[in-house]
Amino acid sequence: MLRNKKVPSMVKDPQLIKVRRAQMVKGAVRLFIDKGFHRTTTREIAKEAGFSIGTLYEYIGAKEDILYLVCDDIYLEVSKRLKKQLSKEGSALERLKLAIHSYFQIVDDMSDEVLVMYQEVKALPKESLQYVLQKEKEMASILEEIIRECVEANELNVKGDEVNLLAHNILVQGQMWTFRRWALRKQYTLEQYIDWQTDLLLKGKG
Amino acid sequence: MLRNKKVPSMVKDPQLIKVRRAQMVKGAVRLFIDKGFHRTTTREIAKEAGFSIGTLYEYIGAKEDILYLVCDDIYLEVSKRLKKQLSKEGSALERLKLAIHSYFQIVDDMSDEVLVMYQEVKALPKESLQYVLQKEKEMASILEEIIRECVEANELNVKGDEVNLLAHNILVQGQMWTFRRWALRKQYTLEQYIDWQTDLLLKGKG
Amino acid sequence: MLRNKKVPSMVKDPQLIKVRRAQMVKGAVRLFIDKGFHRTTTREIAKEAGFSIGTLYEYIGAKEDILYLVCDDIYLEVSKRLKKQLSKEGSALERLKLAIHSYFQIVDDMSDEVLVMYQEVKALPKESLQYVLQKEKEMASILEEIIRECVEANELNVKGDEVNLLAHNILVQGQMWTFRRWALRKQYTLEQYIDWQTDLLLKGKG
Amino acid sequence: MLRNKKVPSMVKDPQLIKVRRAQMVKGAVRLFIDKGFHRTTTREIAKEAGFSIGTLYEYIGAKEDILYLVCDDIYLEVSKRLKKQLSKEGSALERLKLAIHSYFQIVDDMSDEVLVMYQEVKALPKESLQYVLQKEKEMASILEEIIRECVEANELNVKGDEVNLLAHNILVQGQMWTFRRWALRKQYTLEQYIDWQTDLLLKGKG
DNA sequence: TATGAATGAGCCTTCATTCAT
DNA sequence: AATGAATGAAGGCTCATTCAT
Repeated sequence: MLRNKKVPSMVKDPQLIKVRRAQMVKGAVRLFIDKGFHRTTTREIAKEAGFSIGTLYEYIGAKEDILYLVCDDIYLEVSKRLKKQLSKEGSALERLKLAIHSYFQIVDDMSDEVLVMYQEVKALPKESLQYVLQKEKEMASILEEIIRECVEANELNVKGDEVNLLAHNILVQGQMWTFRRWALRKQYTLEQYIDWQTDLLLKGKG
Repeated sequence: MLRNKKVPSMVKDPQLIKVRRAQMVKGAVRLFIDKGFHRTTTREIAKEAGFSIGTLYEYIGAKEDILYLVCDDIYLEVSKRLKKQLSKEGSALERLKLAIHSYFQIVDDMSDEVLVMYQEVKALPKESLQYVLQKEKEMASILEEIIRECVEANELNVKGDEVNLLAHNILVQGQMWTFRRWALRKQYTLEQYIDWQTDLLLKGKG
Repeated sequence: MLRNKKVPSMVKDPQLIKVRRAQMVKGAVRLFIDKGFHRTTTREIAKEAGFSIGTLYEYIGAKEDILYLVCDDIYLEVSKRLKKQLSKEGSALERLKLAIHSYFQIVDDMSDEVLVMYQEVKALPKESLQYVLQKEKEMASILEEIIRECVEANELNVKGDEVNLLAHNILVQGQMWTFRRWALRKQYTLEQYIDWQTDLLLKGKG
Repeated sequence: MLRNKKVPSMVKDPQLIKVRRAQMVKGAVRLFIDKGFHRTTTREIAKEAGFSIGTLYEYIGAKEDILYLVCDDIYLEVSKRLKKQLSKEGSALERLKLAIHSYFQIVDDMSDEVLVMYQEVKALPKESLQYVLQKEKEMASILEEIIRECVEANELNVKGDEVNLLAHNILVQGQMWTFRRWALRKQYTLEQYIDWQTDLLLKGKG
């Protein structure tokens, strides 16, 4: 399985690297939300992170590494939160509904971050892009597994090769809540949106 | 209703403006597909379009205008094609299914263009963005109307305020076919994808 | 035979390229004499040449190209001058002596330029270096030919494979006048230096 | 007479200074040979020397000091070796020939070092340059003295003020073997080169 | 109208040097 | 004495935009 991409650093202390990169990512996300990756300068990121441009480059090899770090971080956060919310109890279908609900809530909560990620990934160099897509596949797998459990428990009627598709639909509809917010938030609350999409996704499949 | 944004030009002859901008957009799309908006230079666009950088700036005010023109053009093309395909005959539900089918096919056919547009709109200056979002709303309206006809004909069971949501879902799932092609095209043909999504969108709503 | 390296330019008019590059080289030589290649910035060169940094990069691809242009120019000037001075009359030996005399005088006259060239060539990228060494070989050939004529005329006693070595010695002793000027100019006039070296080079070979 | 330049150090123990600087010089020479002074970073030198960048700056005041130390070291090595080879026996002329032979052999053996030195001295700050030129003068003196002995012994016919010039010629022709190696080594062995140059230098002067 | 040379602000990145530990 | 993280001035280069022809 594809592991994380190794971002080069001149600094040896791994703990320090972790701390500084966290500062960096935090600052970068704020800026990327505002102006996008390309319009944000490395100096701005350094300043926002609270250190000098020289220090910034002690912890990365190139500007694109920051974008990778940001994407990586957001995925990590999303899946960490999602895994924490996943229930071990209840019927498979109940667990799937909960997963959807949790995922949509997380996406709503991290709206800016998720939006940034989906808008900027394409700026990643090819190799990094692979790593990030891998994360997306892992997210899908989490849902696929629960869906498969529903199928096995006869709670959902989805053909084998469509499990994957359903998982993607869930993910996309979650993201849709962020990148269509200009249209959706005016008319629906998150809860309404969740209910409706859940219905749509699962009703016909009972 | 929001009309088109006025892109400044030093040239008077409207016919000439049209011709030159068409060349420009054609060249720009090819380049944006390849390298994205930010990595494409105005010089490259001029060259690809077949004229000089000086001439380019006779027909636009700034680089961003090109992006606007490109987005505008793609929307125009998509809706032109879609409208051409819309049927006046058959039941409302049949017409909706056809609309979905047509839309998905158009999106598949214009895959690169659609992808570019969704990835780059955010680079538009706020004002232009409004104009482009307006186009998206118009696209939605087309679908909404047909959906409403289905509801009126009792062929579909969707509550009033959910019509809009359903329309957005259709649009997003069409786009999904482009920006998730790395995952989807490996497993499904376009027809399979259309069938499945149509089912999902409409089955539970019968 | 190795032709000149092609230095890239965004400008089309070849005449203009010639003019601008001449300005560039002139300014660069002055600066390189003063501070060497590495300590001279592209901005300084542009300023000295009388145009902006942007314009500078319309006529070259990278800073190293300027160094190449400078070396190329100096060689061209030296060999142009030398060829102009070469006599067609007199005995072969007289013509060789004249050639030596001319070469030393040219080197003295272009002292700064020659010094810069020999101190900075090593900063050239490998490929460019080949082109410049080629020029040096051409300089040597000019002398070799005259030496060979001396041998054929029985005016000089040099074995076949040593013709080349003698030519190199002449070149190096000419350059020595520049890079050892801190020691030589204090004690000898150019004429004295020429006489003595000529004697040394040719006396034992009569 | 000009003594050695004082390179500043924060460390007191002179023995330790000696050791560290030796490590430093050794590493630096290797790197300078490869990439030249300007393209070599202080960090690289520290690493190659086996200690940290902080430690490096405990033993020098600035990067240029390293270059000075390197040049100084190379001169020291060359003259140490040369002095060791000088004979006290035989005729003056024999001793001169031996000196030339030895010098050329040393230069051949330390080819890289000598080349680096002559290519980089100009990067030294003015003051340091003086110290290094002084070393070159001392090298010349060694030869001058032997030449003078030849003259006194009537084994060589050189006018008083030309002794110095002859010494310089010897030195330059030795160096020529390094900085023209691209041309010379293809055609001559070191021994051939020595024989030929010795002949040239001394034949006409017998 | 069309051209393309000129401009310079601004970007990413490097690296000599410092200093707290 | 030794370390190495932090600094920021400075460098090479790009590219959107202008304007004289």
